[in-house]
Amino acid sequence: MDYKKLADLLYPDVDKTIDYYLNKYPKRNLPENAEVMRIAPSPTGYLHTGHAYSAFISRATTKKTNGVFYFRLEDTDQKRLIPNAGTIAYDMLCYYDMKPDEGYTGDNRPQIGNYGDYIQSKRLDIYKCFAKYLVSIGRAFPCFCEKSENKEDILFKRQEQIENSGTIEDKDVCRNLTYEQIEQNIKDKKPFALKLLSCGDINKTFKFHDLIKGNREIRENTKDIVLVKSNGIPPYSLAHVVDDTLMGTTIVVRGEEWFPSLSAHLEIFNAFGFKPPKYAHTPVICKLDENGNKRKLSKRKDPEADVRYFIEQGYPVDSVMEYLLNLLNSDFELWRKNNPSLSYKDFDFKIEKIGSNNPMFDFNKLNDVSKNYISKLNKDQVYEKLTTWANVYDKNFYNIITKDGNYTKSVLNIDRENPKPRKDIAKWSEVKTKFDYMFDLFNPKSKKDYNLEDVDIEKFKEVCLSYIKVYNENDDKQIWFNKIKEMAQNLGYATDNKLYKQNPQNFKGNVSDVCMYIRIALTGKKDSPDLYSICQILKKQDVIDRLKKVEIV
RNA sequence: GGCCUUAUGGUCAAGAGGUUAAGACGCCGCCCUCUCAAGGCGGAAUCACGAGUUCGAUUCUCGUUAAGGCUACCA
Repeated sequence: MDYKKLADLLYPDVDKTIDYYLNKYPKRNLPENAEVMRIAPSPTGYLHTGHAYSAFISRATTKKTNGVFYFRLEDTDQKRLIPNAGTIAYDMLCYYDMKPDEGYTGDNRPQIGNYGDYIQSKRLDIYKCFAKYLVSIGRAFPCFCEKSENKEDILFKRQEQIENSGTIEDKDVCRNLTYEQIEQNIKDKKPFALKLLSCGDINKTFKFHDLIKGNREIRENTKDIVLVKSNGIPPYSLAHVVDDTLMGTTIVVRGEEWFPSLSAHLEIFNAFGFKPPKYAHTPVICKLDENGNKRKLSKRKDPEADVRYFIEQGYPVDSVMEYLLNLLNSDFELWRKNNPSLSYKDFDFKIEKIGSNNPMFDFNKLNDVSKNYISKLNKDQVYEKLTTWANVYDKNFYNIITKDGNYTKSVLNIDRENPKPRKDIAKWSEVKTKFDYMFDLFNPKSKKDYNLEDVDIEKFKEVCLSYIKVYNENDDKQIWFNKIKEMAQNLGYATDNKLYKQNPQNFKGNVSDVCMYIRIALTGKKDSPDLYSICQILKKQDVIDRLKKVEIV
């Protein structure tokens, strides 16, 4: 077969050679060990937590090596496009402090860099040229078979084939078409998909080094995979090879689910005579499903699969990134312990330290990481971050807390800015329910507005009403507590924990019960931060009013 | 069905041919204490199973099992 003639038959309007493009995008001028990496999501949904996970690897590695981190939009699946998804993905990346140096920046926004276009659907001429080249060297052929319309059909046919023959035939029937047959099909205007003419031997293997998985032995590819779909758009395989070559990618970070198709991709690189990039196949973040099985985080079922979920919930950026870093490099935890005040960005991230099994998403751990992070912030930082969040996600609360910023800060500063700060906030959405009583959100109308479970109502009222008489907002903490003890004693409560424990029947209760009654009157809850601080922040009249109000129960 | 990958407590995991098998989250208990949170101290809980190699295997090899992935003109 005259492959050059075939190439011209299939792609008569391609006038450029691959050398034209190879020369158009010369090698980048970068330091010797600099890595060029990319995030290349397809705009078929919103940015996945797994994307953030792998983006982190690329962002950290390129920063460390003074390389380039770029964004390429892989919009070759026209059927599944979701409007605006690319823009949101880019914005999310920036939000999480992983702004790319180069590439796509959103729909209708200018692209950055000299290796574009960074949107695959705008590179169709380039792909066509490379496809033509493969035909011209006899490594690709047209397939005129009718394509299966949906996944169910494909699965059904495959099942049928397995049952009939026991194997799936890799070599495509159309690879045996003669030039004349092809010519006739073209004349008949039959659409075709271009397929790789695989030269692999199923019994041969080759050695391969993956940055995460280490040394592997891989079977040669034998599949005549599709290089260009019948609509003229290449699927991932060809686009990956062409783009990452032209854009100078040195390390490809992608999920482990790509590992089985690696040998096919390498065969394409090989057919072109291109040097493939290094690969890092990452584990996939999973969760436990209803049946107790591990499964991939799913966009449809799991809210935490969408990075926007964490924003809506009010998890700080640093919390989420630190959590992901925990999954990525297990020695991060020790580093964090030894460097409590540094940013996670100062950690020396290493690709080789990534574990090779699929981690489960653990909210407990995320919350812990986040509580630690928030506990180290000062009141101004907390205020700033909280109000920024509330401004978008809880406008009503925003209006309340910004009415008097200093007041809000004093609330947020209870047990903060000290060596052993409170760690009770994991996300901003919790502040409202935890501190409602400090923000006019606690207005008891009846008994049920207080948490009075297992509480003796008579004692409760007695304590609160007597406390009105002794409360003085000018008392310091010691005097304040002494007065409570004194009152407790007068009312028949114990003021010594040990004495009380020895003979509880001799007392109405302990001084802790007295404090609990006051706490319930002021906050409605049995649990709260330091009562004295709360009294200090509430105005005197407010304290008195709340104590008086217990009459309603 | 075929192929690929993985297997250390509930979760994240360190680890090495000989260890009392780190650490973190979570859980439980105690201390502190006006409650909670924090802090301090302590506890329960792990090498998937079966062979082989070896003086010795959780670690190496081979099987088995389980889970995940791929097997699309999706990425």
